[in-house]
Amino acid sequence: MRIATFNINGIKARAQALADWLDEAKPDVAVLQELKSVDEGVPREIVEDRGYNLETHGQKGFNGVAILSKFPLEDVSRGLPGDDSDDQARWIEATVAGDVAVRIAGLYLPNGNPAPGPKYDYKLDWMARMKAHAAALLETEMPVVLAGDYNVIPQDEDAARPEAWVKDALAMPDSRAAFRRILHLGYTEAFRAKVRGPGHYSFWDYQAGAWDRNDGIRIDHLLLSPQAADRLEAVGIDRDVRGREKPSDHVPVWIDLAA
DNA sequence: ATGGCTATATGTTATAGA
Repeated sequence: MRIATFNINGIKARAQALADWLDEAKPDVAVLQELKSVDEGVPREIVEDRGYNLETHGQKGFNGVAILSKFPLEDVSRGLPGDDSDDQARWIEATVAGDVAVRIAGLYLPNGNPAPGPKYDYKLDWMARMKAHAAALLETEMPVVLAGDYNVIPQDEDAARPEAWVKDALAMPDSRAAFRRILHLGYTEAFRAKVRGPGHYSFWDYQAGAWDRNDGIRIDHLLLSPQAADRLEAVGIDRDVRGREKPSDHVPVWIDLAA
């Protein structure tokens, strides 16, 4: 089963790019972030015409997440538990009923800039809530995949110019520590289970020729419960997507799990 | 970098992103 995560930065603006990527990458399951659309504005036919089931959790203007699957989607839930006052659309979760049932969450973790400040506080609070929920998911003993835009550069090797991110919420020590706390529950970061070394990125800024200079960062991740990690066969980053017409600033990251 | 670009809604400017 191939599972991908893709921050598409506007599903309406990216309808053609999404269609082209689905046609060639053919993921079984994908989670999308930054729909920047309410549910009613999502061009569902792009996805459904290709044989996918689709569940969305949209929001006006920004945020918005979705999960699409060639297998049935069951027990769908929207929103990260733990704070009823949080109405930002950053979490969607469903059970993918394939050969093996997998619980998959699609997440869009807050950016947190400027740091310090209220947005950074929101990021760290959100990550603490995510940790609590991630722990609860482990107790199900299902294969669990937490996939999305984490807005965390885990290590300096995950940035082309780590010195540029020292005071940024994506790489601040507290952000990295909160990310590690989730890993320490028993999750495996899929990409680093398979690939070592620098030079692997999932985001390049639109500004300042970042793509042309390969000035990227790796912030889109898939975290696997032990039951999922034991099935991990392959990982990849669809880097070439960034060089196409009217691209998102992120590219898809994917894993293959054994059936 | 004092944000160089992009998408959206609040729309001929502001907000958010990272």
